Amino acid sequence: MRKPDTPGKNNTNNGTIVNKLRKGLWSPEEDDKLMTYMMSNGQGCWSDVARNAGLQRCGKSCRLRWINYLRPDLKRGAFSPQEEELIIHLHSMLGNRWSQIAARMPGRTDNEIKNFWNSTIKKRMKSASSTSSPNNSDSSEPRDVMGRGLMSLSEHDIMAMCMDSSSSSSSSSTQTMAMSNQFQPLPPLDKYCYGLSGAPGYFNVSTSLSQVGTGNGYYGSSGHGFLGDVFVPHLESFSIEENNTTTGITIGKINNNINNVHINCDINNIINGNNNKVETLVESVNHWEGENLKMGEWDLDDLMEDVISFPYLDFQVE
DNA sequence: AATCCGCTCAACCGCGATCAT
DNA sequence: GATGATCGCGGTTGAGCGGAT
Repeated sequence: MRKPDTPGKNNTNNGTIVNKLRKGLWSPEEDDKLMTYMMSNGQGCWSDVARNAGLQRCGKSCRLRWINYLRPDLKRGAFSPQEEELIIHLHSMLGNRWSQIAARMPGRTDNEIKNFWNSTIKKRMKSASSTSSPNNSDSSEPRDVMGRGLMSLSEHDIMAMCMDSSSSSSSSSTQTMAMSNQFQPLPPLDKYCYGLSGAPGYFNVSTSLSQVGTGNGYYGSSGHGFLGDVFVPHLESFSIEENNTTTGITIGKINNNINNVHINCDINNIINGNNNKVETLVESVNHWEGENLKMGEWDLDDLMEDVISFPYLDFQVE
């Protein structure tokens, strides 16, 4: 938190009066001005909002204040255990893309989630990793996090949570509609195989974000006896590599934000022919490469759309 | 009661993306 | 295509609070 500047104070600079913009904490009066303006005029150009609302703030500051504090659809208060697990789940898929995570948690802001992650969850993970695997180093990259947090939540739980938070955070029908448009339910957990290590039919689809310049971008070696990972550093390529225990598939660079789509399969199951899902998955990926994969044109939404086109990934993504 | 220390969280900063001119 | 304005995002900072000493 920062000390608020003196409200409405005009500073002088070499004799000329400078209408200095305020920084720091917002006063109740400023909140009131911004709230009143937003409710009657709605969102426009933020620098105009700042000016027209009579605020000596930059538009950026107004935007932040509105988004993180004044928005009427915000859900205040502590995160529930369900929300916490949802955050972990989403972070495992999206990495530090807080805005993407927040978009799937109606009533919560990216700042709020980010703070919660950095203060609470990160700390918890750290203490957990110190008592268990040394492989849990902190990372902004998505991974099969923790392989544990979500085990207590069923697919139904997650879906219900999403719907609950969506509806409870809105007081008007208009808002409810807006939120439901914004929010899309999560993919069923079993399709992501969280915590299903060793279960028949295990496979793992993960997206690797923000790995520019991080060496080979490798993460998530499981060491659980069913697979390692094979990883192609920068994709613009497609490959399937196998060794005794592993099949790893990496579909190259999607765009600046998404470098790799990486799919791990239990090669033993494939070899034994007892995992049709994985085989189909691999076929689907091959199909991608031939027909759908247009390098440099994907973004996350496109990627998610393509991921859900997998026969066994039956969910909707915004 | 005073001080220290760790934690939380509101807000700022810097950067990249996007859009208008 | 170049430039500038604006927006949105993620990382970081630091005030304030509460618990420990």
